[in-house]
Amino acid sequence: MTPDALPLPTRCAHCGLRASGAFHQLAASELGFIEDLRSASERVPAGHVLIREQVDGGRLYTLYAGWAFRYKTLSDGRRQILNFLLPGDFFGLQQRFSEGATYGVEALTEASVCVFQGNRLWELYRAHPRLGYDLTWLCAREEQMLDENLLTTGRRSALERVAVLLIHLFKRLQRLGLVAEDNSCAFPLTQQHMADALGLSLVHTHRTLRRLQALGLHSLEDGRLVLRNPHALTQLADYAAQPMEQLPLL
Amino acid sequence: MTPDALPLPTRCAHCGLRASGAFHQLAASELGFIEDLRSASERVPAGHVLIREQVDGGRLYTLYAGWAFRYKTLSDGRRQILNFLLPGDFFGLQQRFSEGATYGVEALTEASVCVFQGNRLWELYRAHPRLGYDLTWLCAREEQMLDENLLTTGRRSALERVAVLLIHLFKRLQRLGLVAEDNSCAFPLTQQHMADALGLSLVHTHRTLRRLQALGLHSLEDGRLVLRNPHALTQLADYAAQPMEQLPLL
DNA sequence: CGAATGGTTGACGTATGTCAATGTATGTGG
DNA sequence: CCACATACATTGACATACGTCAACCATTCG
Repeated sequence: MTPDALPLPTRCAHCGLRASGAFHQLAASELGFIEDLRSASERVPAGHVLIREQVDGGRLYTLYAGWAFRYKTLSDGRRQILNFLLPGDFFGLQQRFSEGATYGVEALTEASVCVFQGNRLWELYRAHPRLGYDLTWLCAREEQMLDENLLTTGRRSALERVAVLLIHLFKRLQRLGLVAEDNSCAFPLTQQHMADALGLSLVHTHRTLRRLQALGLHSLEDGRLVLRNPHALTQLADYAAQPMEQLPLL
Repeated sequence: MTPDALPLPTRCAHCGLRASGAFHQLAASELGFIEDLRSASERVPAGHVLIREQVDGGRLYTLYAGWAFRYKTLSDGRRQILNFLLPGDFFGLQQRFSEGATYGVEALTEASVCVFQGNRLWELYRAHPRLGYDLTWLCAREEQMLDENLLTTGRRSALERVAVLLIHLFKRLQRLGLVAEDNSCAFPLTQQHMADALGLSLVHTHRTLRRLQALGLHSLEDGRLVLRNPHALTQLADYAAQPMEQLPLL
């Protein structure tokens, strides 16, 4: 069941992600610093917990390949998925600024990550202000996504919520060049993941998904998502697309 | 109806906020840079819109006195308040990294702000890495708050939501030294603000508020909030308090 | 073969939303 | 000083979107 091998991190100068063209170019000295900052690269199976809530590893990560998600749980087990992580996404920063991780991170699919030494973060700002600037950018960007998710769970109907989720992930994959010619993309989320991300119950998520499908707006089978009518979907969700610019990458 | 005057920004070296002890100390050179970066200070009435959705002013702000909030709206008028801003909070950063503000900011009470030149942001990172580091910290901190709000709107019941809102604002005010001996603090939100922040309807927010009050957990009258039983409230909300450390301040 | 995982469906309960009216301050212009 | 408007809190009656419970099915895997 592994037709294509999971991409693994290489030396930063030959980084496969950077080669995709979706990210900013960096100077050689900056690349060198990043490579030196990187303490390891890891390959983890689906379901693996990279950051455990309450526990502070202090490590920083860039997701290199695969999918993951950030989440929080209440003491009785209710779970909220905060956002999904795609290749190039940076995480672990918040724990540097507080004691104990305030959220968990779990691999959604088999995934590979670059691991950085969190205790040298300050050195990064001093030695390479450009990278510090990029980090802030990434942080602000993630905050934008959270703003959108908050609007979604707080004010959108179930139908709108599901629509937003589909479009948003689709757009993000598109930016990474991971959408095929026929408007299809990989989609490894279970309905439980969607429910936890949208603040809905599993059953209602399922029904809403089928309702959307019946409207001919998308199809979702065999782990692949196809947007049959992106425009109508965007309209229904009242979704504001973000420009497709290059992003920073650590 | 203005018994006490609204504090106004002064020269950074004599900043009243910094004098409160709630924030990090900075070196003289850093203070000088900030003062130079500041293009103005403004005083605005309650209800004034500091950042309008979709419109990009490109300016950066620190709230100096009073309350404000960030929000997003859907095209049919539904509004979600993303988070509340208290003195010392920095905002406007996200618009530097995207075209057009993706959220609005409105003054909740009469307020005063420091305004900074957004186009010199990169210079800040180069000349004063420490300030860049602080900015990232502030950004990560706000993201933590959004994570919490997302958990709240996504997975907490109405009673829990209201409880979290009260505790959280109380704790933040406490950090700023704005809570009186008798566990009371200013509380200028209308029920509509609370509803929009919590993803509830106005009517249900009102009923939930009264239910909490009937349980003897708080009282709320004449613009002041009193926590009658902080412990029980925290328990009910399943709220994880953040440590009371000093924060960065730009 | 049985266990586990994820999807599907129906019946039913309820937390929350909607509508609409009333009350109470506070402000304002004549 | 009155007439009126506005903002916000309050309350009751009623509607519904969504949650819960409990099955059953399909696929995969050991």
